Amino acid sequence: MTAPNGRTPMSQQKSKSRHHGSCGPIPKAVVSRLSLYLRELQHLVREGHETTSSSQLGKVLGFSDAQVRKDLAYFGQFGYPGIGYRCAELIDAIKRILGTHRQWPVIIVGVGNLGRALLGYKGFQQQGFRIVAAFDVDARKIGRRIEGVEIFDLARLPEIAEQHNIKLGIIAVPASAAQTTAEKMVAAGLVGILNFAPVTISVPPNVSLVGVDLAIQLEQLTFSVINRLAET
Amino acid sequence: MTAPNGRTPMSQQKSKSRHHGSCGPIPKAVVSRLSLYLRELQHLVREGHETTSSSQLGKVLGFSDAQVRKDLAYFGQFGYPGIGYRCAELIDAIKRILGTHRQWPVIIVGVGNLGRALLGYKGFQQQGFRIVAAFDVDARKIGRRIEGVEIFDLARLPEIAEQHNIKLGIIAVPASAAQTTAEKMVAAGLVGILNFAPVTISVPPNVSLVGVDLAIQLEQLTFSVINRLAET
DNA sequence: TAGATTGTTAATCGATTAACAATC
DNA sequence: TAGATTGTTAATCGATTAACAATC
Repeated sequence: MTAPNGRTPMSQQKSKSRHHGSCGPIPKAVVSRLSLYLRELQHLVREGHETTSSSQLGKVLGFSDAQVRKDLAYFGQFGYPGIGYRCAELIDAIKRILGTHRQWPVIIVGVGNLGRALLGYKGFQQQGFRIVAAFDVDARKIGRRIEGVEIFDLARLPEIAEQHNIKLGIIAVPASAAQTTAEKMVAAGLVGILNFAPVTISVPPNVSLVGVDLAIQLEQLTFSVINRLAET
Repeated sequence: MTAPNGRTPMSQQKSKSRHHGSCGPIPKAVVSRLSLYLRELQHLVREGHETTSSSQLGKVLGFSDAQVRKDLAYFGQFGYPGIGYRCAELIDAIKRILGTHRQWPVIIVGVGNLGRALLGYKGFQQQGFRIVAAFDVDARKIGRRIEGVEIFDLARLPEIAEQHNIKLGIIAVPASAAQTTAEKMVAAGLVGILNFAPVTISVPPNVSLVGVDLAIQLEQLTFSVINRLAET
């Protein structure tokens, strides 16, 4: 809780009065780097580091030191001139910014290959997420438990979502069912959806959507590979 | 093979002589949108559309029509003024650009929860990827087959990679093993790595790396959700 | 003190958008 | 022809980088 010199970061009064340095909405790219900083900071702590610097973080992640400082400055003053950043303190700050300092209950719809893998994925818990229920339409799966998580009939989504005050949901159904699944999630009061189905879905403007298409990631790789070969 | 009017796109001579309109390297963001265009075009074809337009593609995907045209113009002239783009033709062109018009053999290292799901993921095959071998260090898994793919001892990676002329590999091992896995892949001649381990890994400059961190995707969602609530 | 490193400003760079002649 | 839509240029917008006074 105490900084290296026994005080709080820089001019604390100022830091607290203004919520963040720049105005306007935070660029999406900044937020995605924030998650990378967090992950790297947690790694550094496991390796025994007490403090780090913008140049160290930048070097590992492939960003410039200026960019690291600028990104963090959107949200406040977290560093100590001449010293750097205190890892534990910055982890705490970034978690607060991302909203993962508290635990989020999450539900998942679709218990196929991918859904099962996500149910068992340890990384979610480690970052503050807990899958509290799974849903499917296949009668043979309903009632079973996987990784300690019960599989419910999709029809019970509204009921269970309300019961646990669920805000976040993961779509792991086939592409053909993704849009209707999203609509059911929205109807059940969810406001954030992580979509693994390889299809574009649309949600109301008050709902956040993040899409992850695994095949697209491989496509990005092939493009980069063939163009690298072409250069040399 | 023939365009709507029986001819090839616009001034074909020009289109063929210059490889792409703008100079310098292609922005990464453009390439990732290219994959989204491809996915949407394939969807449109399944729905029976023959042609589409930059404004239709843009509307569905949330981009401006100008951006769609600009992105495509990096690589050549694919459209017909007054008509739009012929879906089948544009699909073909984008696949060629991304390098997925031919099939890529892929290997995967790590047959845990996530690795097994990826082995069974149909989306890879559909986009031109084929997982030809899996690797693990767990003796109980070695020799087994999952989804028709044999699991080999990781020690045999160089041998099998050479045999199948493998360029692409997927890392699905725990974070602690990711860096050494990457190094073994590079030593085995792979030049593109898709990393699902939640850790930053480093590879030589002649190797391409794409990282997917599932927990980070959820973090992006929580940020967006809490800041949306804050606005209103 | 000298050395290290921050937060922040101004300058640079790149990406998106608007507009429009050319085309079908 | 009139309407639709492209490819491309110029203008706008936003994001990254370089530089540096302030700080420890």
